[in-house]
Amino acid sequence: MSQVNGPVRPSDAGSGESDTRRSTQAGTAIDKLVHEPARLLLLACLYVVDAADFVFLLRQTGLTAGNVSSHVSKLEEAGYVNVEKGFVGKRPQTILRLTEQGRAAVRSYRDTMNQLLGSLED
Amino acid sequence: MSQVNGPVRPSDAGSGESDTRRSTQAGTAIDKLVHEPARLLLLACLYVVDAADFVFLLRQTGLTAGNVSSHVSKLEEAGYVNVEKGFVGKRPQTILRLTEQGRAAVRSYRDTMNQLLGSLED
DNA sequence: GCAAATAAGTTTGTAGAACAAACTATACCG
DNA sequence: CGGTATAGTTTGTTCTACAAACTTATTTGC
Repeated sequence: MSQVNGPVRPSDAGSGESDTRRSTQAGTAIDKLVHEPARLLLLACLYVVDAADFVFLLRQTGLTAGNVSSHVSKLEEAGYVNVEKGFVGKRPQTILRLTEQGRAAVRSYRDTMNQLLGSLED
Repeated sequence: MSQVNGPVRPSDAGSGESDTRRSTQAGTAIDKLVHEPARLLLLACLYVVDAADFVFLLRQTGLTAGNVSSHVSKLEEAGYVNVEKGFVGKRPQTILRLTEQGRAAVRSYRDTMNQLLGSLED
């Protein structure tokens, strides 16, 4: 467990390592946690509604329950979403909310991508 | 080798399959081949310069030679780039070029992402 | 002129994940 | 009760990105 899971850092042109040349990335780093399509969908939903239950996300994203569940877990572990488990009547209900950290990550991701995509004029 | 590698298709609300609910995605589909950060970098480079040799891409992206090589292979298999191997003096040189299909894929990806990200106002 | 470094790649091994399918647990329905 | 629906979680498999090791050829050093 030596590599934590923040955004992928660019390699600054510093001293040599591995292969003939240097490893990973450029520019301003893409957060893989946000980048993943399924998660991006979930995060985008949460970003605009700011609070949603499990079933809502299921419907909105069209993902399977299993996938929503595991992706939400990852986002929770990363501190990007807050999970609140309760009941509505007799049925369980899980409410998801973006943390401030999560919102920041999404904003940052959006900006990074906009920059990258901005360079691609027709 | 049963699953070809075009863009990930959204599940149209059609008849049931797997899990309690339905599987993958929403909206207009994200092409994973383009989406992958390393490849996105390569494609973005090629998109703007329209022709580049292996070493140039290496330098521009900061990726390792191994990664450039394998990613380029995938892009070639997908028909997104055209690979031309030759020599400059005595040294080998590989020239990469986006195919029209590749350019279209990048444009499409850009549009999809812009749409997705567009919904995320501060 | 032969070793060692450098250049331009490719191939291989492995660790990490995304996804689907199977499962748990409870509630309602007849 | 037996079956189906709801709300999730856990498990298993397959895929794949990345780094490291390997080619093959070419300069450069001595």
